[in-house]
Amino acid sequence: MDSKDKRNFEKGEHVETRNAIIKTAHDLFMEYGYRSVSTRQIADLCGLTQPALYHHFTNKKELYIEVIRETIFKTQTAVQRILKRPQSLRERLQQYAYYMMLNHHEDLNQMFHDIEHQLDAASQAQIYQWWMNGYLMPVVAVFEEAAKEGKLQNQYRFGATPIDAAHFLLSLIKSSMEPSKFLKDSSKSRQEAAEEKSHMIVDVLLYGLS
Amino acid sequence: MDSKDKRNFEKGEHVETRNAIIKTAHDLFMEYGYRSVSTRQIADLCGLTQPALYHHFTNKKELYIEVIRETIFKTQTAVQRILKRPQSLRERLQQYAYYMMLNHHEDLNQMFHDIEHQLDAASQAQIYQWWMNGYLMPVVAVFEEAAKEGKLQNQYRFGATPIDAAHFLLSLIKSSMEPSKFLKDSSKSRQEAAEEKSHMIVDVLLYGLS
DNA sequence: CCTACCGATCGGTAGG
DNA sequence: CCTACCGATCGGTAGG
Repeated sequence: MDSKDKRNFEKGEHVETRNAIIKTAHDLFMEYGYRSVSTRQIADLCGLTQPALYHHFTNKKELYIEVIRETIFKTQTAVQRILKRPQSLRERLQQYAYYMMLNHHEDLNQMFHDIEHQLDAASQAQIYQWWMNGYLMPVVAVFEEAAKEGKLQNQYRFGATPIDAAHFLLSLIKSSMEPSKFLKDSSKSRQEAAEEKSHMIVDVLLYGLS
Repeated sequence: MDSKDKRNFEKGEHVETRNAIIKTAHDLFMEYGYRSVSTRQIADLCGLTQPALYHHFTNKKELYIEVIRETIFKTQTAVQRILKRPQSLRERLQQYAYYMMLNHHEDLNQMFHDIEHQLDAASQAQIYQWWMNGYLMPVVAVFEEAAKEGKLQNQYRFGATPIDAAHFLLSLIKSSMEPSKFLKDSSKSRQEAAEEKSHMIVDVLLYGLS
């Protein structure tokens, strides 16, 4: 190969290394939290020395922010596709909940806590902007559409806006993703459990318990 | 004072110091998380040197477990009193949600994450036992009672048990306690906001959005 | 309850 | 991308 091909090849390796770092950092940060994960842990799992990380990212916080950015944008793409399907409100919300349960783990609570306590105000504002566009607004739009079609007539009786509704749904999804320490139900696969839970959550939210 | 009085006095001071440590540690642990809080921070805020903490607690983890134990037991007492009042299901749940919103902050998610990742399995099991008795079962009992009286007829249609219902309620309460980064509503006091949110949550849970 | 101090680990830098 | 290393901070101990 000539020098041009060699450069491209090396650049490709550089990008692959960067992606490996982001994936490893994602898994560790989301499970253990920002402070509990050391740059040496990340580097070791990628087969690198710790100072090598600083060739790809200026510091630990920049790496963390990049992890969050990629996570939010990937989710946004998938979620918008699901919520635009020509199906009923109930079916779309169920599929949305199912997707979130399978593809996110218990990471959202941890992520928000870290953002609030480990990042500066400017980074927080930027991430909340990404979060609103990627996670919240697609769901809000679905509830607004349903409200216009008169399918959420109780909205004003309870004082619950479409934004509240989206928060409720995300809250129920988050709690369903927590490792259920109380009822270990190992008889079902992850997919089966997520499908069952997604149906239950949406039905409770739409129709109530009583 | 004779020597006996002096001993009692000194023992009283010892207890007061211990309580001050627990209160300070509670506030710091719940806000920033177990790993992010150093024993020196706790000691400084109590007017002590860091090694002095080890006169009251064998190590950082023992202190953390004691913080959790006292928190759960105090909540258990208050919650049981509220849920035994001779009022409707809706009213009792509203008052329960209101109490939790005012007296707990955003600490529960942080607490559970720390328990899972920073403590050994034996400590986890002990704390989950406390949690079930103190937090979950009183709410489960209320839903079971309502189910027997036929007030939750949709229970089997959705597959939602009283335990699920209690988890849903706690989940909605937890998310309502999160600092709402999205809708800063500083026009209302904490009490007013908690009252409004507790009503909204219980109504959505009982009657649904549509 | 203090002073003095320990080994371990952290995020990050220098220099190649 | 490596070796070598820095100052800061951590939880915990010794000894009084």
